[in-house]
Amino acid sequence: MTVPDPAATPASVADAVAVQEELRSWVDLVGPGPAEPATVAGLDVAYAESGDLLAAAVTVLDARTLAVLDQAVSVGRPAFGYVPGLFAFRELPALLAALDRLTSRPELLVCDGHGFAHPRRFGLACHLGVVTGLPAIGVGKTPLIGTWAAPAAERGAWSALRDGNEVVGRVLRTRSGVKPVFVSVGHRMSLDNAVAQVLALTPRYRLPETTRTADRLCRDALAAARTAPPPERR
DNA sequence: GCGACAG
DNA sequence: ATCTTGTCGC
Repeated sequence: MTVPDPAATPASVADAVAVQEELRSWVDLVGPGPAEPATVAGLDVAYAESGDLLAAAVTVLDARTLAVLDQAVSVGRPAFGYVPGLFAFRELPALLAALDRLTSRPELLVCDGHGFAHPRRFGLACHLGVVTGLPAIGVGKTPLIGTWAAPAAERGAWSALRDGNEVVGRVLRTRSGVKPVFVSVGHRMSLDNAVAQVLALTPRYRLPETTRTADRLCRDALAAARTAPPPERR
């Protein structure tokens, strides 16, 4: 009764911060998580330029062949303003709705954004992990917090992402000579395993195949939604 | 006080 | 995130 609904949308920035402070204790940062998951899900969201419409997508891939086995989308409106550090509240409702529409249960969630590498150690990947109870990792394209040394140029090279003296994630080179990505633990995963899974999902491109397939799906869903708007409700 | 700031 | 043209390179 005293635990807030982890999927509810806060009424203010202060409330949102309080929710994160409370939910962070539910995060499992040890894992180690599945070494060879059968299925891995990618989650992403696309926004209309107007900023009042979004489409969330989840794709479930065969972890071995990287073929898409299942997918689902959800169109809606951003649930919260864009505030760095409170990003999860914006996309969470739509992403959860899409997850509910899957016909399968993925063994790992790969989120487009950070997990533990967050000001309060509770980024989107942690939030999704705690709410779903599934192992989750965060893969960000740009940093939110932390300092790091440039990893070597070869694919697989990495360096620690630190916030002060604390290691909050890794800066990982997924393609030789290409800008690295920022990997951090979301839930029920070790950092080592998170990096291993990301490398397994990036045989050719900088971003995980999971993110790429989800990105295409939500973009297509958004385009379709703009062409045929959902019925008015009131 | 001044920047920085996932998507 | 999204808006945008050409351009360098495998």
